[in-house]
Amino acid sequence: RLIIESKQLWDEFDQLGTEMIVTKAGRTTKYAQILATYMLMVDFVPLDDKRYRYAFYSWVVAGKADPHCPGRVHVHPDSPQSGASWMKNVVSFDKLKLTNNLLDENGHIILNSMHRYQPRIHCVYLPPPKCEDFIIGQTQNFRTFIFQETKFIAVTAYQNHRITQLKIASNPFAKGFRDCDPEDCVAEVLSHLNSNQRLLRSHPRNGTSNTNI
Amino acid sequence: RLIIESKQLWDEFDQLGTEMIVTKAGRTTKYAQILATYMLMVDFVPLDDKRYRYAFYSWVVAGKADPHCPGRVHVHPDSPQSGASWMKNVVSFDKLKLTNNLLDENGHIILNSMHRYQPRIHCVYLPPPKCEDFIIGQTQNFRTFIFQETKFIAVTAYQNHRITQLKIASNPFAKGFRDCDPEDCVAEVLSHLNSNQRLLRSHPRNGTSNTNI
DNA sequence: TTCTTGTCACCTAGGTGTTAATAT
DNA sequence: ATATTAACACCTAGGTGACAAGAA
Repeated sequence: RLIIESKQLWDEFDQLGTEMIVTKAGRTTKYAQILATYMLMVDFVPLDDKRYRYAFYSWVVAGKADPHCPGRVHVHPDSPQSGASWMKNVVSFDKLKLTNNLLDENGHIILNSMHRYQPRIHCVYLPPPKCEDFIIGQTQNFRTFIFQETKFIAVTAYQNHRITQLKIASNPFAKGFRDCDPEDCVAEVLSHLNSNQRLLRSHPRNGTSNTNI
Repeated sequence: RLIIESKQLWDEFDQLGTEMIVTKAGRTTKYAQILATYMLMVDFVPLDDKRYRYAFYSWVVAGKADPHCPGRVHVHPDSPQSGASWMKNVVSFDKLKLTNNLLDENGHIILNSMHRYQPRIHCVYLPPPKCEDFIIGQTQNFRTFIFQETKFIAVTAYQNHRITQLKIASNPFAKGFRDCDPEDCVAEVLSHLNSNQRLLRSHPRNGTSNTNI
């Protein structure tokens, strides 16, 4: 069983139309889950065959999709691991990086900017080292999880200003951009408390306040 | 084949009598090697059955050793990995932490302060997943490497002031303690250049100047 | 006395959006 | 025009020895 972390926050982004930055060097995203099996991977599938552009404050189709790179798979670096170990902590894919560099040699996920993608999480059961499983090779038990609210458009710079604001509000590394004038500060803190409580209610085990998305 | 990284630096420490800090939370050390096989581990064996103290500027025996904890093994987090992958980079054990907390539950290496230890590196060949190897269980090929110059005394605070100075000079995280008065600065830089060249000569692939030991 | 602990300022390392410059 | 890049200030996260206080 798989549960998404910070579903409310994902939903907020999703309602605005989530965007994910891609760079030549590779930028990180962060998903977090709990699960009950042996090996975890993520990949990204195109949501449609279209190319988009942001005009007049909304995303509009701008022609057919560019050719997609063969999809790479990101294996969670803690794999393989026992189900108990996976369950012990909130699993985070914070080593996963997205790039628009078609020639990337760092093993990052290659995406086309201005195209829509759906992340998928694959849970692979690795059989114990008994002969038949390896030789016959039929014991590979997959299971794929898709959280619809994690779909996004790859961009090289944010287009929707409200997405930018939500990132700044929810990502601790962007704390430097939260404007906290002596006047607004109290209101700021209060609204943060609110959103934090919302997150905590949905996932009580996470003690820290902010999530990287 | 295994080669030690920054042998000259290790030798300098060794001549002074290397000390390694242990804390309740765990402190890191850093070894670095090249090798040619599949899985890497480190452990620490007591060098003798004695307890030491630092008096009159030297280490003297101060009785019989305290009882040693059963030795834990630190498995390199990149394990298992192909020989080619290991060879590609300088291997660094910078996740290894030493602690004097007998009740440690973080998987750190437990050592007794004021006791002498010798680190050992074990290279384990993992057979391909064919039945007989696993079932008969006879294919485990070990190979152990010991670098005599990496032996040390575990301490909770440095005793030999020259060890402290060498740490400050060679560990980038301690750069804040390098005194660089406008006057001494040039001499400082020059002496660093010297030692760096010494390191580089012994290991030309390492481009950065300082090593964590 | 001797050894250990906890806190601190000072670093490294790297993740953020911003911004101006550049590419297409 | 539109999309991308590269340098930047500002953060998080965590590794250093110094130092004072505490423990044995």
